[in-house]
Amino acid sequence: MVTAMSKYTTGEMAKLAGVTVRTVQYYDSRKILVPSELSEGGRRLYSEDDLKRLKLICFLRDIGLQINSIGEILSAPNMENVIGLMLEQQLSVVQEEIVEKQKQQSNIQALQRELKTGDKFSLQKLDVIACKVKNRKELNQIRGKVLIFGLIMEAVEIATLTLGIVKGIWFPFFVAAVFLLIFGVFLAKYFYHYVAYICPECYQVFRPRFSEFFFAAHTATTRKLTCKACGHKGFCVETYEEMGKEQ
Amino acid sequence: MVTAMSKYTTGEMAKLAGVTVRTVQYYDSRKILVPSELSEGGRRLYSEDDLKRLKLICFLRDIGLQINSIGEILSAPNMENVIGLMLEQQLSVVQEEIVEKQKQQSNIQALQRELKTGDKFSLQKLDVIACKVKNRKELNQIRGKVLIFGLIMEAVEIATLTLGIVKGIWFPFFVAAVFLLIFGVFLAKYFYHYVAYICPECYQVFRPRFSEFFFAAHTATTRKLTCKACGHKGFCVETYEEMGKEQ
DNA sequence: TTGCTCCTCACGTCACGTGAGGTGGC
DNA sequence: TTGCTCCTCACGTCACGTGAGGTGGC
Repeated sequence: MVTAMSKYTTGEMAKLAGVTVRTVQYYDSRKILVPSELSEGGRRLYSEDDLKRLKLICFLRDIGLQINSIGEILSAPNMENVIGLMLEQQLSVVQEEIVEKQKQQSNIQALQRELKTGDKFSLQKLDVIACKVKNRKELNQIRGKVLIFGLIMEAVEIATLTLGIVKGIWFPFFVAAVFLLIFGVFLAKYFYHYVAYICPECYQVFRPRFSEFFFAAHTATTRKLTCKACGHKGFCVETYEEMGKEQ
Repeated sequence: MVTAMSKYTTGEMAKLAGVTVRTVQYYDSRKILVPSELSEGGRRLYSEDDLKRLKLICFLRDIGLQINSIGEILSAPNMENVIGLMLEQQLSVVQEEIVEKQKQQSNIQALQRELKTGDKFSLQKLDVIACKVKNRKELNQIRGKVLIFGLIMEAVEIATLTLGIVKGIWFPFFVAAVFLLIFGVFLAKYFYHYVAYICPECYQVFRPRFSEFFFAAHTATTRKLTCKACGHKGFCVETYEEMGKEQ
């Protein structure tokens, strides 16, 4: 238990803390782990306390703190506040990093899915896919909003229709029908404002006329349109692109 | 739609892609975005395609790829394999980073909790806490194992006891009792092998004699022991420390 | 004496940021 | 002419890694 005044060399310290010799030397140069003694030959000699300090430094480093911060913590007189603040700050930094990494992850996975579907491959296609993946979130948001309003319209229509059938009161249904038709056009205009389409032939991004857009056959993610660049008519992939921010 | 042969300057490119001028220049020096033209004065002039390329570079950068990898992707002839492999690799890199960051997060939070409980603060205490936090996982694993075996023992005891009460067959109960007593000691020995205790007075980490450990009063995380360093008797905090790996 | 460890420069990493000092283009 | 932008060095960042060339300690 009572370890005598045995001194550790740089290599021993490194091994015991699971770091490299260079790291131990570096912490000396950064003044956060100065050896408590030097041999006549100029070699670093560390005490038991130094080893503890090194392990503490490694722990603080492993939670992501910078050398400067670690130095402040180790030398601060009123430590409670210092370390408290630093941990709070570091926590939010790490949490932001987690969110960022998760975004990266989902972007990579989306890109992988997109790459699997296509057959022929080119830089142009990669470009388009990247654009699609990047704007996926915004597009889904807009789609979500439109869907909600669409469902509300459905509900109103069903309710007034039911009223007509059950009670024979048809007046609300016709008023609603007219109202919803107008509202539907507005909703489509809103959606139109935020989307553009990618031609499956030439990969050009284009925006159809509103009338073509409004009456075109469509699926959840595509719409049957005529490409403005190559003239090809077919199902074009929907993508997010706010009007007036084309670049 | 048909943008004429308008050329972008470095600053325009930067603004349109949301990066700094320096970044655009840097991508030129790294040969991944060489301007398609130079003015007589030696200024970089970029085309529409160059802008697309820059945006693609930014996207690939944002999913965490390095400049070298981006360069390979942009110049590789058989791109499908190259990009596929890179994405796969990058995905696992990112996922590892997420796990690492999550560990950091939970370590910071555990450290925050520990710091709140104590009153007096010192480097020594921080050291001990750090050690505790670091070994929390291992300690919980050991505790979990011991708990499971403990529950099995409980179940056997209850079953044989029930058998005794209901059917009057007491033989299994006594056999089990003897067996479980022996097994219990082994279990305690196993647990003893992996834990040490921290004195609340002097923060020394010590290991009591097995007999004291075995019969001592204890809670989920502490045990009433006599400190080997300062002689203080009280509830000491349990920590993970495999026997023979004290350093 | 022979390995092994340790020492100090000093440069490399990575994706830029930040001046310095000079110029192009409206 | 005056701002504004752009140019090229060249050094700084961050926590070390990686030799080079020399030495201490068993």
